[in-house]
Amino acid sequence: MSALNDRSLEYVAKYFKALAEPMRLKVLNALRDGEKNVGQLTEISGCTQANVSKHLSLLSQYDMVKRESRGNCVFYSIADPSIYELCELVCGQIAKRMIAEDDIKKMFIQANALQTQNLQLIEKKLKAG
Amino acid sequence: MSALNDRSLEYVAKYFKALAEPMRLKVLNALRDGEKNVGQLTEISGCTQANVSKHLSLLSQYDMVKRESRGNCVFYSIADPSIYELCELVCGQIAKRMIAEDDIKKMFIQANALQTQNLQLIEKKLKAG
DNA sequence: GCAATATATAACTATATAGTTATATAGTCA
DNA sequence: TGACTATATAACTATATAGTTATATATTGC
Repeated sequence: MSALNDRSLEYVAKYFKALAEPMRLKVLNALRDGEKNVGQLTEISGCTQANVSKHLSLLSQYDMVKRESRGNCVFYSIADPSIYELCELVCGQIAKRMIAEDDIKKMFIQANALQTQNLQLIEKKLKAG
Repeated sequence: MSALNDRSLEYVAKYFKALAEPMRLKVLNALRDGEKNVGQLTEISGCTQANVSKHLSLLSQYDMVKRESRGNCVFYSIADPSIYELCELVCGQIAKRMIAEDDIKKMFIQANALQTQNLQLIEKKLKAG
């Protein structure tokens, strides 16, 4: 494997790494429905403004978001439609599906617990009867 | 944004993180043309056997590779055709060319398709877990 | 210019993990 | 059984970075 190839792999890996942080996904997710300024993203993300700025700086570095300062604020938006597609999918579909599956899972756990209790009741009755 | 949603983002981020290391991409790349045992992957990757094992363990944990021990050796292969697609793209097309923004864009489009298929895996895991 | 607001950055801490060496575990064959 | 080979794991170091607080740097309006 050539050095150039290794360099390529490093490049690609870094790109993936940009998407490998929950907070950055959260920011990208928040930008799905249009541009937002840093203050808004800070509020949405629930962490400090400094942290959001750092993440935005990184995303900007990889041309994943577009930076535009208007007046006193800086607005960020999804820069690349394919990033947007990815964001749509990862932060939208998967999140929704995960939630759905999670709910089903919880349902089964509840049903399980219920059955356990029923078994205990039956046991009790058998012992009593 | 709800706690449940945060959990989803964390899950997705972890998935990306698995693909965010050059050495793991190298291993996946090496598996493009069929299964290989740990010794072979060690030689190809150029790092220690212990390190390769650790990376394989992680990839296996995310169902990206399949583990099969035959005799004295353990053979790994791409577990998920969508991972294979990604591997094809990321480690094949992109690595062959000089990196251009276009390639990265294509990568994300493919990653998009990959994630759709991965939903099935996530579903499986949640049901199993 | 000065105060107020919004964003970026510097410096630091804490944590995660890639990589290492040494060792344990498991399978093969004599 | 014991020697040999292949893989996994434990323990450790070094490094990268997420997050913090404090501060710097715009930009607006007075």
